[in-house]
Amino acid sequence: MAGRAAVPEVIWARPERTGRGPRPAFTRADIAAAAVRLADAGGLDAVSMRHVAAELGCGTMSLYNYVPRKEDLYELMVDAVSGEHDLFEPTGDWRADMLRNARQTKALMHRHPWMVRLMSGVYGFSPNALRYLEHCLACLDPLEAPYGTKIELVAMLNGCVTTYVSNELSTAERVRSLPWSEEQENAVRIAYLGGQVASGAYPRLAASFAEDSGPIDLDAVFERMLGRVLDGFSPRG
Amino acid sequence: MAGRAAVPEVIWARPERTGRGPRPAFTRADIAAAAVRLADAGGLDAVSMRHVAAELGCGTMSLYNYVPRKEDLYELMVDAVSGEHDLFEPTGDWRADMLRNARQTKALMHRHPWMVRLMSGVYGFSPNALRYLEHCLACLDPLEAPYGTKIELVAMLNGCVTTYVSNELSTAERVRSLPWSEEQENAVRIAYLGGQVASGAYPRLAASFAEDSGPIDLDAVFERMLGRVLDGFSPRG
DNA sequence: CCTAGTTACGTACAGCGTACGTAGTGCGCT
DNA sequence: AGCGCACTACGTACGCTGTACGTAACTAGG
Repeated sequence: MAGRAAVPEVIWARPERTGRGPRPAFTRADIAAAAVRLADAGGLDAVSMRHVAAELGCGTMSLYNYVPRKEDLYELMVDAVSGEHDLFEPTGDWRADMLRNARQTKALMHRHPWMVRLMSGVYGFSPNALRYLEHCLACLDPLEAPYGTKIELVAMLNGCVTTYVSNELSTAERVRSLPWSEEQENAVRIAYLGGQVASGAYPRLAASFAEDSGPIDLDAVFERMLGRVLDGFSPRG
Repeated sequence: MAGRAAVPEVIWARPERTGRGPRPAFTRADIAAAAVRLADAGGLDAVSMRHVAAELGCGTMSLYNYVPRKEDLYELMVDAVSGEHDLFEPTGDWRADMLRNARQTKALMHRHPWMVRLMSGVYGFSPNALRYLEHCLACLDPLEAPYGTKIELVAMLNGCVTTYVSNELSTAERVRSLPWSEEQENAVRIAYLGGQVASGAYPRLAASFAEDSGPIDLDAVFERMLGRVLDGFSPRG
């Protein structure tokens, strides 16, 4: 009766099983996996309590026994894919190791494009996130710096990767739910942008368009960015 | 009759006024201002088509004459606050100027905390965003580098500022709509985190907690971050 | 054994974005 | 001048959302 208290809690602090009552039909991992499956297939908007419940084959409201709020479902999802990180053995070369981590994160976000929308809004203290953070700190053992600085490094690198992928995917993820194609969308935007630039109101922007730099190599842009971030933390850099 | 085509378009490409028919009762600026007012007062979730219409004093569906999709309303909002940037005269010291721009952006996002949620998802080619970009490029005139690099700089700096503020505000903006206080929320999260760290599963994380570095000076963290980003673009840096 | 705490889930409500139909208005063209 | 069309305005309605609440079945601890 009175067990339905609306009390502040982190889902990770609430035990998955308390012992009383019937055996739960699912684990948190089941639920997270179902939600991730839906998001991968149909974007984040396809993840509704009803859809996840249907995917699991249970009533909608039964989900609330496992996940008190929708936001907690998001936390489960983020934790689940955070577990996809390969926590390799540090090599002793912290720069190379962190590059590897960053590339992995990028690949992970390409696999799960909805992640970028969840990263800004979820806390990042889920078990797998903590494991990943600990792994990064292990990679940074060779770097002589206080832990505070190392955590700043990890945060900045992750942030940059997220922002980068977010820009990369901003059309792709959005376009999924629109009734027209990405080509159309881009064509319209480029036409508009070209018109603006041609208006003469933005001379430097126009110059940058005119600058002949060949086709943009996104991978190179990404790698340059990583290098710059790491440079900022290298001794005598 | 047939004028309600669902055609891909950027709202900025659609003229605000076509000449035919009755005078529109509002300008885009009116609508953006109303939405911004609501978001400032009640968070982004308070911005619904119905609420904005009520704030303007018109019927809900009338809004759709001005704003074909909700997403376009978001674009109007982002453009409106982008116009709050002070496009000062460049001083010739590109580093100082970009620092000033970044600090301004941070202040702007503190004034409108909902912006961080919109920044990842909106395109950023609105008139005021273009003006701001052009201004940044003007500040970067003294830097000898191709425009491609300068744009990478602006993107990275903006991205880092956004990420930083996002982390800073992740609780604050969220907590607004929860039925308990931020103190409670934080207490619960810290208790949980402390427990995890104390479990011994994360030795380096535990060490970083134990590290005595005095109270965290967020402003200093922010400034360090800016410095590192700019260092990555400084000649012989 | 009993009972308190859980699981399961149907119903219901308030709110959302928005498709569509209709009525009224005034510019542009003939 | 006046016809017609593009536009504004907006009520109604639909399908969807998160989730509060009530009820019935179940099981482990006292």
